[in-house]
Amino acid sequence: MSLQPVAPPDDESTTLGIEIYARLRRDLIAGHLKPGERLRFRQLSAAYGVGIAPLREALSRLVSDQLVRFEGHRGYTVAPLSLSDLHDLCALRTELSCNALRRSIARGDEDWEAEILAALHRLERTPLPHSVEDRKTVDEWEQRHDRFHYSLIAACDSPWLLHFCGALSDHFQRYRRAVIVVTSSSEALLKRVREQHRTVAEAAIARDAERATAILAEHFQGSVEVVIRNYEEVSRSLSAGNGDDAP
Amino acid sequence: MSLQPVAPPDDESTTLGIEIYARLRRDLIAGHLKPGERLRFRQLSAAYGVGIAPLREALSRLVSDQLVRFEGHRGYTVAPLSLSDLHDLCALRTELSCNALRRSIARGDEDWEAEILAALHRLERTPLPHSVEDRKTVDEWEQRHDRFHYSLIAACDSPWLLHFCGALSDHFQRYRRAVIVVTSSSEALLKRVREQHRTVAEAAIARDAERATAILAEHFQGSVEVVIRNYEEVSRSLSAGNGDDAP
DNA sequence: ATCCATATTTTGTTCGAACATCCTTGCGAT
DNA sequence: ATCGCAAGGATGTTCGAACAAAATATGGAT
Repeated sequence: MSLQPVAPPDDESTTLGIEIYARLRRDLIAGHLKPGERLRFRQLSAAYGVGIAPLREALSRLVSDQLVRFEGHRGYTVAPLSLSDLHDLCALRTELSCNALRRSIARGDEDWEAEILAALHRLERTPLPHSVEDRKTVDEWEQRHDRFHYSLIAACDSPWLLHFCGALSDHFQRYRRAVIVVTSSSEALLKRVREQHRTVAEAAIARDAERATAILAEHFQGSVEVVIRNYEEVSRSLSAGNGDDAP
Repeated sequence: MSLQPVAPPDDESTTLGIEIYARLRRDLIAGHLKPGERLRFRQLSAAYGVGIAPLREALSRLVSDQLVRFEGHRGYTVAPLSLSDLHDLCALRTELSCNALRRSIARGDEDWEAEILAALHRLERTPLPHSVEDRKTVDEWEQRHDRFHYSLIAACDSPWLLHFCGALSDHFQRYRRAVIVVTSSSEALLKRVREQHRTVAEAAIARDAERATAILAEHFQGSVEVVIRNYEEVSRSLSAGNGDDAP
């Protein structure tokens, strides 16, 4: 087996449009761009150092990703957050992820098992950020967390299901990161979450579908409750009527 | 209070980008643009009578819709069809649609019932096209068929689920229309399909979730089988290796 | 002071041209 | 004859400017 060709420094065959799409997507999910915020071309152009053409391309894709909204002649805005969307999102995510996990358990091979253990290990070795200010640590943790959850369902053998789970996961992350200011809110909670990660991995590899899906559902339910609790608090505190939750 | 401003003839606040997106989407789903086909800008620009800027915008969105593929510096192509994708698509569509139908039955009100009956009536009154050449009739039938199936699940109260069902439905339509040359292949089949439409509507309105989902699943299963049978035939006949089914 | 109409500015939209990359063609060497 | 390389053409990408629509500011009348 050969090593990587020394260095893939800048991806060949990439375009500005692709790059800016990825960067905007990251910033959207990370909450760096605030929900409801207008995305003005000149402003973005200056901030990201690209022209308008690639920007339009990226924003168009993000519309179909449901991460930004578009109104003709009135420009693009960051997709708002709303409690009803959060509920919908989470319910479906639980259902689809459990479905995918079930399939994964039925079809996964040794590589799948190995990947789960690897992802879990990496996640557990990542320090939890103490505040949202510590952007680098948050990014790292979120990435590994995502990767762990992805590894669980990766063997479900359904690209469409994976795609939908990914979309829902991305959107949920938006809520989580918009809302959670301190992760160390409760030492007990953190311990429980870590325990759930470990147990769901264990059950999955033991091919115990019932147990694995039950724990996963419980894990999601727990996250949702925390997010919803914080969401209500946060939206109360900045009740400046930011066009949230509206019809 | 004033009346509507006489007439909303052409949608206000529309842009070329939006329009061309809708047109391309239609043509993609209808199979007017063939799977694997390269989408050259100059060609499209001439065919649709718009500049490159709106085209790029539309194509970008269609990438996120999974209807076209994009490779940096190598342009856009119509997303290919493949047997494995078809299987994946159909399995998930059945699952999600039945799920949505179940929720709809639990939450639907009288308007939901009325809409189902209206959509069913319109569908039954639409003549079946005798060949794919009769584009207008095919379009009309497909639209009403879609609308009927949408009406069944419309009350599921989950925008995300509806969105996913819609995406899967659109993609399945692509296969159906690419593959079915004559609908009048079997008089018995047609009769059965019509019967299924009628029965699923009836069961839904009677709030018999078990029966409704069973029939809907059966209905999908039947369509899938027809499409797959034709798919194999069609791809055998034009086995010029059109980059199908690849990894 | 408020309201409405108009002027101005800001912002989004579209086009055409310049630029970069990829693909094909044609030539020459092995 | 085949392979590799170079030149040319085709195609995708990006930018800047012209255009159009919307939002904002201005000024006058009630």
